[in-house]
Amino acid sequence: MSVESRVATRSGMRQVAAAAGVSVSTVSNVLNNPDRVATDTRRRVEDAMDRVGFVRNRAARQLRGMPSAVVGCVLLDSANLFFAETARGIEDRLAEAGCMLVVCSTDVRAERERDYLRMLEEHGVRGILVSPVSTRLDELTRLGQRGTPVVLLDHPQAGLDLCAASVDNVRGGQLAVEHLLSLGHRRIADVRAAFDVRSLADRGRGAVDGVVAAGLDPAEVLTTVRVAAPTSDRSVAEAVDRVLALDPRPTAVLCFNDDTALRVVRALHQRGIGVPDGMSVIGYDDVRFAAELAPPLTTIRQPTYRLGRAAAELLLAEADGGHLHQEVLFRPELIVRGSTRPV
Amino acid sequence: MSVESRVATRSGMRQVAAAAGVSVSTVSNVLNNPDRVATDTRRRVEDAMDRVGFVRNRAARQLRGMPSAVVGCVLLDSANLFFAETARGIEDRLAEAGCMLVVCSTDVRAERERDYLRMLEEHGVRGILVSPVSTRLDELTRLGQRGTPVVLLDHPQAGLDLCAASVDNVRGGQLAVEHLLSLGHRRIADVRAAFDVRSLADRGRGAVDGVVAAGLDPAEVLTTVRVAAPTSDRSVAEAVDRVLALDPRPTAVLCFNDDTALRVVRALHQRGIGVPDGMSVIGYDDVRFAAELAPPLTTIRQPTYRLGRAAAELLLAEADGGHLHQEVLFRPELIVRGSTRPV
DNA sequence: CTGTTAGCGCATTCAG
DNA sequence: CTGAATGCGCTAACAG
Repeated sequence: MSVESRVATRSGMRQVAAAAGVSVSTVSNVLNNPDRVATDTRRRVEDAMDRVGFVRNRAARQLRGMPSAVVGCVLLDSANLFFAETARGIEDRLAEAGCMLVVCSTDVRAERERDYLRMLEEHGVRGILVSPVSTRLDELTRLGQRGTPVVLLDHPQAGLDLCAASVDNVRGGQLAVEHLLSLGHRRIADVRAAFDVRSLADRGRGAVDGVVAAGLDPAEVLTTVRVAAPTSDRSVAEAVDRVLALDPRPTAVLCFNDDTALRVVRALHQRGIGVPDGMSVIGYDDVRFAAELAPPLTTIRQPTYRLGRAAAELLLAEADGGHLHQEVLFRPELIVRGSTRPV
Repeated sequence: MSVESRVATRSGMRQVAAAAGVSVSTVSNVLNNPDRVATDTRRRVEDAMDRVGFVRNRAARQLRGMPSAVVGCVLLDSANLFFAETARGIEDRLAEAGCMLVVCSTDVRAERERDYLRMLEEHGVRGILVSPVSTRLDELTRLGQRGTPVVLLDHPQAGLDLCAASVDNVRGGQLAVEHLLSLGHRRIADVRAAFDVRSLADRGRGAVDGVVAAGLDPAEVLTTVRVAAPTSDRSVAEAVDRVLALDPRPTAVLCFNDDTALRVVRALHQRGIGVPDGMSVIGYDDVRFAAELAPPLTTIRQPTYRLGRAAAELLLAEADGGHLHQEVLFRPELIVRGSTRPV
């Protein structure tokens, strides 16, 4: 019974037309050009619509050339708060335009990115927002040239082929380092993910810039430590051991996101090193819980929700056609709390 | 120039057929029945495909009756970590089946839910996972009867009309209260959102059950305090004031999620009340940061990712047809940390 | 203001 | 094993 009950009849314009005693094009008109149809005819058709249980078939209308109401976004990980909040911003802006969002997580795997982009294109989505895995963007520009609007998310604009919305990561890295330097730290470990996505590379560059701007030697103050699996306590702890083995030993560690910062703090504690007394730690993102951690986390704030909205705005504009490719760049903000202190 | 470059030609099977010197149905065969076509013909067609830049049109194939590869999920808020992680589980399971997920946040607004469900249905999605706003489920069962598989998410099965995947919220509420009672607390404030979604109501019921099971009077030990905007510090602080004004004053507060628990702790601190010394606080969800908060949060853990995967599994099975409606129920787990202590 | 006609791109009979 | 014809549900001309 559970089976038969699903064979229900989703009726279309034909059934409505029959039930209302008009032709299909009249039905189409009450749907798309309500003013071109007599008031009482329209009433009759509308009645018929919910009498027969009419539900529009978007596939058919899309096949006919109407724009799709779905937009795709391809992110590194939708469960990561940075992306989750950004996606929420995208979703809200799209909803205002009557569109929906399909969310795709790549886990920084190039082939997953490729597969998702391909599927999205096959679906004929209105456009795609991508936080790209690699720095090779030609695949994306080709996608754009084939007719699917693309906007780069959390990635600076490459040339002028694509729209982009991002937060200034170079500046973010610089802010973090400047803060640490101003506190007197001269040996800093830069704990990063093993993969090299553009936003992270930019932060690293910003950190170097910051050191140089202070008249110091990056090679001496900054040491990059890679963590294989940033969401695994074990992997982070292992990276922390590498930090502690450094000679001379760093007095501060700069983490590429708050989640990792938290694990670093935990590993440090387990090794009897307090934060900030034994080591200063700075995060990135200013996640919702950052202020309540023990210690409250010094970090770099990013306007995630606004970023998402802005990105969606760009996409919608581009899909509407005929606008020049633009770049929106937000500024990150240093939030000083309790996990850093003078050396 | 940026405009013209987008008018590109997405070629279809016709162009491929022409380029390969075969008919469209042969192209269709290499796509859908590769074995029914001679090896070299197939090679020729495949060459032609990427020579002309072929991209399959899913709208057309769906119109022909093929199943859609997109699934919808309608949640209260995708930026909430509980839902974000659940959605990630859904997404991953769907990806294994070659499907994608559109994520819709209702913010507990019935009309947003209605609109999203309608759009999803119009798109002819493979199925829909819903964490419903209201307790009136008839709209959903009708949706299912019209042919779109529906599975309830974070909501127990209502009768036998729909599949459901959830965590036992009654049990969760009970666990929380039992813990508090075992610590000697006899006055407990139950701080909840103003809206009444089923999962929250169930937790409240579980809390009452727990009190009764201990042979106490719910009316005396439990007081519900509603917070208008659970994500707003002001609104939570205001609720905390109401808790503190209660006579006799509660010695523990039970929060409907970790995010609110955190704000409660903050508000309490601002009023000079320490946690757990001046007040015990228990959260719900065991969010990623719960263990590192100050104090580490006692809370109820939910298996979000697995929940998502299981829900997707149910949906896929139902969409494949002919199975009985099932319910999957996970067990929540009490995680005792530092925010609660004996009275 | 309403009806008739002709496809959109693809999968699928049925012939050859 | 391959090709020609048909229609999925809808929109957009055009005729009446």
